[in-house]
Parts: sequence; structure tokens; C-alpha cells
Amino acid sequence: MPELPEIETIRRGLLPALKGKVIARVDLRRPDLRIPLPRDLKKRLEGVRIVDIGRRAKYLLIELESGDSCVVHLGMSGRLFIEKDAARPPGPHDHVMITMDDGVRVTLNDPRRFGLVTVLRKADLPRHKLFAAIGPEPLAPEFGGAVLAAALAGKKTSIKAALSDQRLVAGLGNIYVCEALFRSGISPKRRAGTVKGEKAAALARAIKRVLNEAIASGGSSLRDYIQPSGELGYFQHRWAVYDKDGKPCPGCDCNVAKTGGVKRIVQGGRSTFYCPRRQR
DNA sequence: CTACCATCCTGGTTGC
DNA sequence: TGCAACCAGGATGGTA
Repeated sequence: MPELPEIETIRRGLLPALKGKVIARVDLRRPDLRIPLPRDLKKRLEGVRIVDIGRRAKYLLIELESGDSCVVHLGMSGRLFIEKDAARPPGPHDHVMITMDDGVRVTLNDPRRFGLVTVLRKADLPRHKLFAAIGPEPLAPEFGGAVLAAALAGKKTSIKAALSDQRLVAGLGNIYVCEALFRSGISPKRRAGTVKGEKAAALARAIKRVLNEAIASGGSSLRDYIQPSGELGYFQHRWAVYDKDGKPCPGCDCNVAKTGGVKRIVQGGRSTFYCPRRQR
């Protein structure tokens, strides 16, 4: 599942390949993604130069010289591929293919079609429905205990659900929420509003650390962030608790047969993984 | 306003 | 071995 670090890694991988290039051709193969592709998408992209690539939460923002931004979200199963040319015939779930003036092609592949591609005026992004309610970027310098505690204040829901809510903090998904809570020793079941003061500061630090480490792992393990297949943004990372149900928690020297190790529970219909001994 | 739940989708895994 | 049932979860819209 692509979360903030994967999108950031994709951004860094795309930037050198796309910045300054002119989009030569856009092929739309399936219009029915999470929101329908805009009818004028092709017209607004073709012949236009890419000036930068940004990111907000889990959204990739391909910024164009025209003042438009092409907005890409990968949903749950979306992947981006980059290829030196457009020789490969389109495969299943290749929904949008964008070819540059130098022949480089970027393909959005998304089997579940929870992703989206649209184009908006860059100046309108902050007020647009997709972005207006999104919370603070956790890697921004100003994000810390105070900002986090303010977002959580008064929330009766679990800290797990709160951190997964894009309106409170941007970019976290199931995996990084579990990992950040583990690192800060906070139970996923704890009421969000009770995380304040030094606890909130520790959680904010854990969030930054887990995201930065994942981004660094993506950057260091793959040349230019691009796998041999041309896929961008994915990398092998060792989770402490995510998907480790029944495995020993890396912080406990406990006997799994006795303690049960990492525990899986369901919150809001989603799996949560945590260590009941270290997380309170 | 908050909290909670169902829904969208399909590849991969599990169970019989 | 084959097939059906189940599971994964980001975002959103509806309900209480």
C-alpha cells in the first residue's frame, strides 16, 4: 500500500526523468478510476512542459508550465512504471500512459482502480475538495509534539484511527501508523485525546523517524529509486510489528510461546499490529 | 460536530 | 487439483 514514503520515493525517482521534459502523448486506456478521468486531461497535458514534481500527503503533483498540476493518487494497488521508450505493449491495468518528448514513458497501473488521475489549476489546489481538509505534513519542520497534540485534542477515537485520518495528519496509512505507535510505546487502543505533552512529542518524533527511514531505505537500496522492471517507489523494508502477528516483538526478549508475541487486532475494519507489553 | 460503518475493486491466499 | 470464499485497505459518503 503506497503511503507517504512510497509517494515521496516515487517523486524523487520521477523528478530527474521528467523535469523540463515536454509531454508528447497521453494515452488513456480506462477512464473509470476512483473519479473519472477529466475529459480534457489529454488536451491539458499534451505539448506542455513539466516544471516540477511535488507531493501533498499521498498525492503526487506533476506541475506544468501552463499552471496546471496533474494530480495522481495510487489508492491501494496503484503503481508507476518508468521506461526508456514506449516499446512495450500496454498490459492489463495500464490505465494511463504518458510519453515524453524524449521517448521516456510513465505508466499508471492500478488493478483495483482506487487510484485517481486528474488535472487542476495549481493555484486552486489548497482550496480543492481533495486537499482542503488534509492535515499537516508530518515531515515539515514545524510538525512536532505541539502540532500533533493540537490535532488530537478532544478526539475520543483511538490513536490508531486518529493517525490514519488524513484530516489530522497527512500521509500515514495502516503500516506506518502501526510502526510509529510501536516505536513510541503507545497502545493503538489509547484514546487519541490523551496523547499530549511528552507523549505527543515522542509520537511526533517516531512518525518522522519511521517515515524518514523508509524514504532513506528506498533511496539507498535502489539505484535512482527505480527497479529493473521500471517500477518506482517500492522497496523492501523490515517492519517491527506490521504483519508480524505471533512473531517476537523486536523490543522484547520474551518467549513467544508464553506471551504470544506481536498481536493483531481489528480497529475500524482494519488490522492493527502491536506489542501489548511495550505499548500502553 | 463526532464516531462509526459500508462501499468501491481485484489479485493473492486460504480452506474444503 | 479446482473452485469458492475470504482478505487486504485509502478515501468517501451515509447514518446515528
